[in-house]
Amino acid sequence: MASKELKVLEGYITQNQLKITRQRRAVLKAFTECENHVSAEELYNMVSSAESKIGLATVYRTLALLTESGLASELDFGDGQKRYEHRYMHSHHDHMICTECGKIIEFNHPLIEKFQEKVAADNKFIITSHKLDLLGLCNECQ
Amino acid sequence: MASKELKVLEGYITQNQLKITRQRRAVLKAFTECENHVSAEELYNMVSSAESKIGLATVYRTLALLTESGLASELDFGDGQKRYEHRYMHSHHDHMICTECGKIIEFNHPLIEKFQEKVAADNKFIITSHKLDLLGLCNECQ
DNA sequence: GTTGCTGCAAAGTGTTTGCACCCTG
DNA sequence: CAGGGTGCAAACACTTTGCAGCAAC
Repeated sequence: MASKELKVLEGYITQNQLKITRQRRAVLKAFTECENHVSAEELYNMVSSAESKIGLATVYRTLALLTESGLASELDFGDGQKRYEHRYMHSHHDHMICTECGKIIEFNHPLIEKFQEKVAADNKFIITSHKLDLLGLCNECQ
Repeated sequence: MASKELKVLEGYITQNQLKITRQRRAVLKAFTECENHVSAEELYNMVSSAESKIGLATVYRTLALLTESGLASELDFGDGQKRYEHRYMHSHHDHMICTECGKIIEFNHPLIEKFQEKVAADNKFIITSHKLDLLGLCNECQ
């Protein structure tokens, strides 16, 4: 497992009088090894193979911890469940989501960001975060 | 009430062997009169004053009907509940959402749309819809 | 040995569905 | 008067929380 993530988590944990546990290590390990955009349930299934007695609630609680510590970001693609992606050493990007096969293509376009800033400034609005999802068909599903 | 919306709904209803009911009229009336971005529960409260015996389920079912007939669009701002906005005679736009007071500013920027199309084309992706939400602070909450 | 963490089950939240009765067309 | 619509309550899916025992520091 990438030990840098573990360091980040340990730093956050020790700074907040929290504890490092076997389960938290296991969830973090699975999270760093899995593909992006996992749901809590998917991660729970992955972790279960290593930590068979882990509870789903612990996975939810650890995902909240990862989000607070800056390792994960919550995503909501509008399908009724939250998904999580790697934030540490994974710069900002937006998503194209294929409505046919579910494939997600990440992209980033500096000019789009720039015009977002402009529109916000025109409205005296300060952007703290944004999300742009393009829904449609990927090249394989057309 | 804007009778054009009623015409659209009636057209959809008669084309699909459905029926016009007192409740559906009441929900449509409240929907046309209310501000944009209502949740089902908010609309239910509004309708209840006119149709006190209406059930929340009917509001949900009617909102689905409005969505299918093209009068409403479903929105998801990631707060765990769906919201609905007017689609008929209300062109596409994106949203700036104040995380402090909840205010929503609608905007549209042709160049952002244009670059979205470009990014999609570069990835051989066909956009069917998109959504862009900017989260942050409005001028009154800074 | 404190104090936070875990697993479990129960509670919550927003939405959908099954059903007997009602009403529109 | 047939077939869809309604209200109600129960079911749902996902997530959070209360609690007694457990484990990390």
